[in-house]
Amino acid sequence: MSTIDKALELLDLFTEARAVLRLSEAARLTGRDKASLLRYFAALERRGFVERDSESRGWRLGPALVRLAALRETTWPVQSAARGILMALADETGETAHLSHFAARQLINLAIVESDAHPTRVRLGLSEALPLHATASGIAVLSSLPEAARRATLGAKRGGLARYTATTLTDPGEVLAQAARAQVQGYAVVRGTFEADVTGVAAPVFGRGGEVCGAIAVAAPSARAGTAEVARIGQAVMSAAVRVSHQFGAPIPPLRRDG
Amino acid sequence: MSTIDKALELLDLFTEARAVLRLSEAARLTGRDKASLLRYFAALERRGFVERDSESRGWRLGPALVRLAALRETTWPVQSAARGILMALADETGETAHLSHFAARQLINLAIVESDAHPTRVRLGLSEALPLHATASGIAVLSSLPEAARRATLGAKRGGLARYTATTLTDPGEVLAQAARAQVQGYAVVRGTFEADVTGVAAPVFGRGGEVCGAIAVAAPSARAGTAEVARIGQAVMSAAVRVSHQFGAPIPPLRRDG
DNA sequence: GCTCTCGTTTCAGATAATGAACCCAGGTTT
DNA sequence: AAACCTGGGTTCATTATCTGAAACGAGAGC
Repeated sequence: MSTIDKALELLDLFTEARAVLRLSEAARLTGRDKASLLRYFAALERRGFVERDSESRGWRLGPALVRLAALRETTWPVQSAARGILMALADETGETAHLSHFAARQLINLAIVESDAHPTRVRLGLSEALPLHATASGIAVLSSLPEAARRATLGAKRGGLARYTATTLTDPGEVLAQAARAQVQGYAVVRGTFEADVTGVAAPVFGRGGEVCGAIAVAAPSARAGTAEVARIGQAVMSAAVRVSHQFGAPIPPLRRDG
Repeated sequence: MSTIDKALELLDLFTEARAVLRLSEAARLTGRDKASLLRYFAALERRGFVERDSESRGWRLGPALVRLAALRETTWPVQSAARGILMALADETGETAHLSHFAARQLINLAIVESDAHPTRVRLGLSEALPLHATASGIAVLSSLPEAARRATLGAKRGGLARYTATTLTDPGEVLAQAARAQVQGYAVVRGTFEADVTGVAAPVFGRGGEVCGAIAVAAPSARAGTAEVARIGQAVMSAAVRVSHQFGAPIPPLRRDG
């Protein structure tokens, strides 16, 4: 593994629950020597990717990330471009709509729009990568990957896939079957596999070269997501996915069959 | 220079004018060999920091930056915490208020609030690092650094400091003199040195350990920024800076003298 | 006072990085 | 049609950077 990979992997250790990372803790989490980690942190700090917290002597994410993220949005305005489509989708379904990007075997939320249609709504954040096997967006992306890529993406996990709720599928075979069903149907549906009592419905989004590059999804409290409602949302996310794909410069989208 | 430093320096090459970076161009800009640069880009791409543009075969900033920036704001909510103070400052002065963070010898905008008080206003972005010598925020930061650190921060530039407008100071001695005046006055003032016809007024912001960690500033069209108005804004940014510093956990702020 | 944990430094040996040279492809010029 | 130019990509002998075990100092807890 390259030195650059080792250094950047440190940034993936930060989570909402782990806002500050200390040296010895990073050593335990990564299995690397403290001397090496200190050099990685020093380089990241020189470039503003992390900054030292004087009180805890640990590091937290730094300001260069804020600047570069703003620059990315300025020069590749996915969030603002998709916002109109997401608002329309949120209005139409009365639920939370979001767009995720698939890269580096990760699914990352890019934009989220909540609906005011109900007093309760699903809250989503931009901060955490989404698991492919446990989310509707992930299943939607898997459904549009070639078979070999699906296996490669899931199959590397030792000890089964991560469990998030009691209903999370942890067997790769079951997830692949679910992806196959989504491929036929044109959209993916998951119920409480990532967050309890939340149903997700998602369709894949395609890029300029026709490759799947993300997904557009609606998340609703399961109490509001009966079979008829899910079918209705499914149609809406497929339509929205076509529009987002066109915005990304996708050619004629792959043919879809109604569920 | 470490390999990590070399790789991360590539990310600093991206600007609003240079949204996509191609291999040979990066080689020209950095003086490094294409083989090395290709390895750096590959590592950055694996981790989602850049993504390949299929049409131009260059790279652009990637989605991991969006996720990590969102995570930083979630766990270190500077933007939202400062927004109240910035809104009050924008309302009080009728101009654009912004907060910048000083790290890794760079000044990076963290939060910006514009005022609706006038039909014209100064537009600012989050995307670009600000030059220390040509902005009010930069001069404010310099004014609170020890003398040796001021020289070290400015003096490394060969061939003089960068010129942005006809009135930009490019001689380090002149910039240091300006910083000394700002130290006495408690706030910095620049007129058209970074953007033509824009006057900036800024005060330094301090962190938990008492160290200068940024600045809070107001930017106004110079036509609205006469001497009396600038003095009034100066008092307002000093007050706001004290409040932001307290929010950052700063101890008793350094004593200020009225200008 | 002793023990434990954390962060930091050192440096001989190891490994990943380096970049000159070469190749291929596409476009432009002669 | 041939030559030239530019850009992207690969190779591998050489070298610069990386590695991490060991040691140390500091602070906290018992």
